[in-house]
Amino acid sequence: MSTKNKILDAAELLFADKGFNGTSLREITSLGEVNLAAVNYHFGSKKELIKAVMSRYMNELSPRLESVLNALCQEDTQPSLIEVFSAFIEPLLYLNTFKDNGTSTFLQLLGRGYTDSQGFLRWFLTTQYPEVFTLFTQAVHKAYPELSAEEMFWRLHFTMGTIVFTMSSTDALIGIAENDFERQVDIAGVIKRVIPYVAAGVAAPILI
Amino acid sequence: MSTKNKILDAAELLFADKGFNGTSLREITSLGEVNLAAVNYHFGSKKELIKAVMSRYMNELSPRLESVLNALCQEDTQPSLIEVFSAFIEPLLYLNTFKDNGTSTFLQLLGRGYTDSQGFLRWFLTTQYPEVFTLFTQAVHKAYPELSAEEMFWRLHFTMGTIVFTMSSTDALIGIAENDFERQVDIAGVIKRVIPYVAAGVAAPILI
DNA sequence: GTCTATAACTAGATAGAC
DNA sequence: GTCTATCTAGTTATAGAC
Repeated sequence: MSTKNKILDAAELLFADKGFNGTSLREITSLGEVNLAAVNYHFGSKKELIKAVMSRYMNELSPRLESVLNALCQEDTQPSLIEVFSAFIEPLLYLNTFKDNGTSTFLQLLGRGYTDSQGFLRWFLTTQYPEVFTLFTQAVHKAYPELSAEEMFWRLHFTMGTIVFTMSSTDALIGIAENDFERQVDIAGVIKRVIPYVAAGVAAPILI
Repeated sequence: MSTKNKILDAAELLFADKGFNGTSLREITSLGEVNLAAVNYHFGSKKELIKAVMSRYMNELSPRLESVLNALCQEDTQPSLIEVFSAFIEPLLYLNTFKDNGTSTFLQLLGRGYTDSQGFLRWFLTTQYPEVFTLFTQAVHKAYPELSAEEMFWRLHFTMGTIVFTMSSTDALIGIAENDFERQVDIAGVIKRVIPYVAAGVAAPILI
């Protein structure tokens, strides 16, 4: 395995667990068993390393997401909100075949990126991968045309919050659930539980 | 104004904006216009300062929350989920009279605490203020008795995520909304929008 | 490409004068 | 209680040998 990949693999685990601010280059190079200077040689800076970690996932995810969302938007029949949100399942779970615990790691990274570093990652994603956001909004509009653009804006952000926050604490939540309810849960189980929740939230009666 | 309060006021603003990890004691004492050494003199450590910032809000909030939730639990009639979540509005908005932008600041701090510092704040709140959590669960159960304990666990965490994440990026969201929809929104407006969303999510059809 | 060594800086915490 | 000065340990980043 190349030094570059060793760094990426170590970085994504630590970033997901402790956040971007909370992880030092020393921890990354130590876990990856490479030299400290290698990060700056291969990536230039910590900020570029963060982008590279996210890009490795987004480059797998975004074409698959665009494909399923495009299909939904082009269908003649009106999709349900459950169908729209369920469209994310297969592309997200694909990350597990691409990498061990890939789905969970990616979603945790997403959560970190939205709260750490004052929105830098939000800017990076919306500017680098805008098609996904556009298609998603279109699909939701098709499923629920009565929802005004303003109300949709708020509800999609609430949804983003639910997903991102849940995933950034998935490990802890799964641990508690297994302890309290003696039930095995995995990331797919969490995703299947959260979809009815967010679909119902987006479909809620409109505030007068 | 006392040095102690100058530090608390400066700290809560910076913590809410940049997170606990992302804020240095030097930034705090500089904004508060007090000496660097004063933090350790008055609070002992940065960790204790974080607790003190949160406690100042929780000590105002928790008795009010306990009171309204208790009232709901003791009523003879079954409350709706909207009523249960709406019970939070008055105590949360009270923080605005207690301090300028208090509601927004507190909710942002809560959001930070759940993602920064690997769950230390979650531990602090659940161990220091357990009654609020217990009463809230009881109230939700009364409003929706068919929901199993396990399903409730997940949905309440999704709800927590929605609230906390939304609030930790409220300022950015309110700015975007005002730009895109030419509509003034304040923290009370966001709270009133999020309640139907989370109430519908918790009330969603149960997964088979 | 990979290493050591170190520069340049920032962090939290504290000793001790006043 | 408040200050200056400083300690120790951490950070990112880089220069230069191999």
